Amino acid sequence: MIRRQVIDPAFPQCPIRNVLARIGDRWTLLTLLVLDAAAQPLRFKELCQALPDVSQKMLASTLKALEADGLVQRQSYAEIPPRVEYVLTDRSRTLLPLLHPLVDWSHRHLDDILASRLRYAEQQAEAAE
Amino acid sequence: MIRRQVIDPAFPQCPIRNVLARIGDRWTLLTLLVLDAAAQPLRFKELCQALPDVSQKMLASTLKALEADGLVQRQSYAEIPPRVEYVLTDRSRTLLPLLHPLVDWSHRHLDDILASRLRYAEQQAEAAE
DNA sequence: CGGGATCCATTTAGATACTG
DNA sequence: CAGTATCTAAATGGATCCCG
Repeated sequence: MIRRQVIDPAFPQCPIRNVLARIGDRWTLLTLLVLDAAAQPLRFKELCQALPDVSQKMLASTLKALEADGLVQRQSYAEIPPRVEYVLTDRSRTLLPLLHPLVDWSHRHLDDILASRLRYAEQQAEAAE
Repeated sequence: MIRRQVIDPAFPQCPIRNVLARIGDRWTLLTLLVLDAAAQPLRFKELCQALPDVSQKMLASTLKALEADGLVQRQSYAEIPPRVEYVLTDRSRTLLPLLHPLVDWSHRHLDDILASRLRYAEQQAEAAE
């Protein structure tokens, strides 16, 4: 028995598709965690440095998506040189406590999962002979 | 201050990249939830039907990735016609309780998030004039 | 400094047809 | 039934240059 309203992809406003798909993308979750760990507003450049291999383009589009969803707030100051800071919102602060257990789970199970992947790859290689 | 070991993408075995990136893809989480909701082994075809718009190709590769990570177990029976069933594992059963709050959160905040997106899009349209 | 615009390489997804 | 193979379309990611 499936809880269709919650997980049915045919349900026009399937929450999983609309919400989790976004935090599941490559940089969104990482960005939220960096802001959370910093516990203070961060500038574009600081975020860029905290995520060593994000490109400016991807960080910019990630931040725009987060801002559109009301998960970060963008504060721009009319200064020279310009300064823009990003902060978590009340909405994202209700989300982060749910994300931490997931991060911890990943951390705890990483070694086992990597071992499983290796074993699986070996089995596939054997079967191919 | 950033908990580097946990979230640093430069950390060679960054758990977020290795684990969460995978469950964050388009079908993985949905597949796990369907198996969880079913509470019984499901055949390939049943999964295909539970996820109305997944293609065979995507379901097959999703299941292979889940199997490689030890998050589902594949049981194939030597029958004619062939029968293959997929079940959750002990490992994924420790993960699912962490996923449910996330699904609930998405469900509760979906309307607000969609409204935020709309407002954001309108503001962008205005600014473009 | 904080991006936007553009171009290009790579990856990913889907449709269709086919097989053990 | 449970997939694989192949081809194509589309989305994603990165590099570079430019601007307020």
